[in-house]
Amino acid sequence: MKNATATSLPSRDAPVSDATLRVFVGYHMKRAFNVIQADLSRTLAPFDLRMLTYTALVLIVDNPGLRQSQLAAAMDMERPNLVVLLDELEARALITRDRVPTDRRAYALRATLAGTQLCKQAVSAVTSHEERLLDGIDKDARAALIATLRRIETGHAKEESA
Amino acid sequence: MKNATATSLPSRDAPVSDATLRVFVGYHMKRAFNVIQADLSRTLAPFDLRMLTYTALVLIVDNPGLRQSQLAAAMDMERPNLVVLLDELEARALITRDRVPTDRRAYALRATLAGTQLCKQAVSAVTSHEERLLDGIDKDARAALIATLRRIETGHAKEESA
DNA sequence: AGATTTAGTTATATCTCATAACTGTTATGT
DNA sequence: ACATAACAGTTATGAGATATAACTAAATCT
Repeated sequence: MKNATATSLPSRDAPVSDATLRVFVGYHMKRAFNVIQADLSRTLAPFDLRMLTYTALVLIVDNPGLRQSQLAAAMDMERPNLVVLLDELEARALITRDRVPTDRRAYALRATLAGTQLCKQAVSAVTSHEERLLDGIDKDARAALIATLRRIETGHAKEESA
Repeated sequence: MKNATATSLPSRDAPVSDATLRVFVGYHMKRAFNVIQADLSRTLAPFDLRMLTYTALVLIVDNPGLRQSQLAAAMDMERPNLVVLLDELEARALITRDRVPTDRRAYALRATLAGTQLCKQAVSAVTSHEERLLDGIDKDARAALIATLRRIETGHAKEESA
């Protein structure tokens, strides 16, 4: 920990020191993610999608017929919170909730044609936006970044990578 | 984009494919950050701190006398949202809001002794928890991770690093 | 058949984060 | 100097994300 001045009165534009927090990987991740998330929001806005509706849509397109519980688990969120999300996508006719004949409690989620098309456009927009955002970070650095993030995600950091 | 089965009916436990999203660095960051953030919350709970109150407290300890606007800018949040945060810290007597004599509009934020002590304990707890979470990720990988995150944060991926 | 579990839903509460509008104070500009 | 603008902090408000409890209906288990 350090302080900015001996008098304890940083002038109005003295840079605020975050040296203590810079020690943490989590702090860097939060800050970097903020940038990515802001960019993502801007990118998705024209499609009237947010990060979560986008994620749900992509997963439904890629996994036709999956059920809400599966999607909630995949998105790491509680089932109740998914309901409103899907209500929104369904109301916009981007997905359908079809009853599963073999289990009448469940719904099989499927993207409509419009949903599939919007998804394709959104994915393409997000791809090019991220490409632009990461321009200058070479393939090796990206691969290393993803590999490390994945080890953190999987709880994992403990074992050596594959 | 891929689908799980030809019949479009993934069985209840078929793994949900997120292959399309795995292409994105942002997706990996969100997932990894969720893990870190969950760990952080658990770590801070005994101190009755959340990520934001913790961050604010550390910054105040490290930058005694800074003003709310500066802190809001440093934390990348809007001034109104900071008010409640500081109300909480002040109510718990962890910080004080002292009027700045030279500018009676502003408050100089300072940590109390209790605040400084709590901060020290919390930082130490977070340090060891993150250390445990990242156990197995060697120094080089960590340095590379932080360097890349920083380049993303600074908008800066375009230039070569120092 | 009766009890338990599961899928989805409703209701509710908290936290995060953004904007607009207000008070009081300082800085500007003519 | 005085009117106007800019600024610090606050209040009020709303959207979005996330968690829990409790409910309905359907499947499963004994």
